[in-house]
Amino acid sequence: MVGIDEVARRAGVSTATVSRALSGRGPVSPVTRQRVQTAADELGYVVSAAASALATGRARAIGVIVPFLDRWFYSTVLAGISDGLVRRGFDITLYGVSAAAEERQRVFSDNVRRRRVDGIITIAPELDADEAASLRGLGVPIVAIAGPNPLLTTLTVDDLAVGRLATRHLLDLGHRRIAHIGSPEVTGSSVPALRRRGFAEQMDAAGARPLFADADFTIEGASTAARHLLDSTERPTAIFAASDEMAIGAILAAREAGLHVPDDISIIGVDGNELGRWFGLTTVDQFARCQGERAAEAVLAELDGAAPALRRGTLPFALLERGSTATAPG
Amino acid sequence: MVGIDEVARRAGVSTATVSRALSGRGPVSPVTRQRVQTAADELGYVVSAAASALATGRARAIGVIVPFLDRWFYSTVLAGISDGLVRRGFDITLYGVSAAAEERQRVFSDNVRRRRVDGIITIAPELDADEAASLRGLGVPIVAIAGPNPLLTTLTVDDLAVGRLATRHLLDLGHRRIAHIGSPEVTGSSVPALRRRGFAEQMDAAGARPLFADADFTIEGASTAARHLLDSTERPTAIFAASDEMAIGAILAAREAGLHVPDDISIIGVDGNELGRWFGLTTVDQFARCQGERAAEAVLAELDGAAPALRRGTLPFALLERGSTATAPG
DNA sequence: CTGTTAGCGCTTTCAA
DNA sequence: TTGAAAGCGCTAACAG
Repeated sequence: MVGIDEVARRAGVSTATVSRALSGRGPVSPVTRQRVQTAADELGYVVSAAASALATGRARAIGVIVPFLDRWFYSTVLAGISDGLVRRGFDITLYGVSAAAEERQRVFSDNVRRRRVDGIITIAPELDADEAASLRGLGVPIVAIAGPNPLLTTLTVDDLAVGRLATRHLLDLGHRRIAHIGSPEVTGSSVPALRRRGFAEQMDAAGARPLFADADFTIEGASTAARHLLDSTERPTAIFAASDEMAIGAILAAREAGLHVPDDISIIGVDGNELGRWFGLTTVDQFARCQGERAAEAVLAELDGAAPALRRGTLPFALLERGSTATAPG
Repeated sequence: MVGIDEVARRAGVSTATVSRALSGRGPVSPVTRQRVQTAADELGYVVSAAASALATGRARAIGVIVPFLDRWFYSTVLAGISDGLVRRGFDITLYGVSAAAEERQRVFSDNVRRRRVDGIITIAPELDADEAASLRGLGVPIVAIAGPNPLLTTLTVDDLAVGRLATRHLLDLGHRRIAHIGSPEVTGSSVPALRRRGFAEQMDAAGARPLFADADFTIEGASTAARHLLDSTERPTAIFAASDEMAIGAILAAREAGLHVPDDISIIGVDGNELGRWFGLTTVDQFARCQGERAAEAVLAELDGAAPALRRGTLPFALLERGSTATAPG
């Protein structure tokens, strides 16, 4: 591996000058800079991350903490983060923490603390107090996304408003008998609870009686839940599922029951999951990929000296009509 | 941030001893080790990745190159890699290279070359010759998975055999009129081409005439392709799709056409995509997550001094029957 | 078994 | 604008 002194020798300057020329920090005459650049290119020189990090105290890397790498939402956000960081020449150090408690513990007490990163983005891994404290103790910018985390400042979607928006859409189409498939959780500020409350509030405001069915955020779970709803004597004319996967489960259940979507029943989800496209699913898109990009921008901004407050913010969402909702029958 | 000398002072030993005690390398008396450990714990000391890397030449990190973070196969393999590496205390440095040519170029010419990693795992990002050479020039172990890459030694599934297995399964069920939905590519050693050839070979061997429909590996594309097949006068009694997503597309098309799966038509896919579960899809599972774990083991083994040959290997696959295939009708 | 002492490869004052 | 030199925080010989 070619080092900085080799470049210096070839360019006929000192290593200090090479460093200045290549990093862009400090004064270097244009002609010298050019000579150095040429020498570096010819030699294929690239600075050693370790040496540079040790000398400057900055690693040019951001740590990303993700609970489930193989779930749509997380991997999509991660893709956005990656885009946002690569653009600025930062590397990503990935910390998967789905694992067992002890492994998880190790990630927070060791891996994350090796000072390998200049900042951290964490995607809703339900950190406990110790873990959050451990992160804050790092003394680097931290941005949390997805799910208002009381322990950290957060970039988050207003899921109460999301729930209301989806519900209003159905109400506006004339539906009155609307069911929500989601979490049983009524209180608290978890994402599912907020979406549920948004639904309940909007229904109340419209003077309509809300129906509820609980499911576990999987296609299958929602499918079962939907089947019950469809079999009931008081069959809803519309379903608002708290995730696209669940909405798809509902669509599958409806089809199996011989119902036509959206003529017989309207179904709306939340997420903007690609999968919904193939089912013509109307949804409240939360632009997961953008969330990642925003998070990346936020950490980098703070590294550049922006006020920490900047990392607190709300993320956009929007109704995406694809045909699984229509005017209420009858 | 507390440093090694602070720990040394507190434990009443030299920094060298602290280093030895904490890293486990070199002789240290049990009692001293304990004292050091205690001091480190009390102080919350963790070695600096940069300093350690600079001094040892090892970063305790593996670079992972992934083309699409938000596609099922890649994110699932990544999850497996993460599991495999975390267990051994290695960090992952993630390089997403889906981006435009110039960004991609930068990843290979700069990011990857900062010597931040001790080894590299690359997931089938169709590297060109320059990129592969750039990786090899790093002088660290490289393991490629998914798709036989002629430029690198590879851990790969025998997709020819996969194609044969899926086809044989259908033939064994008595089907003769079987269609393959997949790539138009007949020659070459890409994954789709191999699966197709496996199908063709097996059909030939059985003296059955193969039918083909091309699709782009999306649900929608396959759905369209399947519709054509189902409308044709020579409707197949079984479909072998080259991916689970396409198989799902075929299932959806069949349902829309009023056909019952598997009574009217059998459908089999390849991948082991979770999604298939909800459709009762029979498939050839390629255990994506295990592929990641295997790759992780392979790089680490080579770091531990195992022969590079070890990284060449074949990955398992197996028929997973879930009900979308049945005896041929009639 | 432990301490002393050079570095690892770069960056950054400080002087020139 | 440039160079010399002192570290950044840790590890690994080498002595003891």
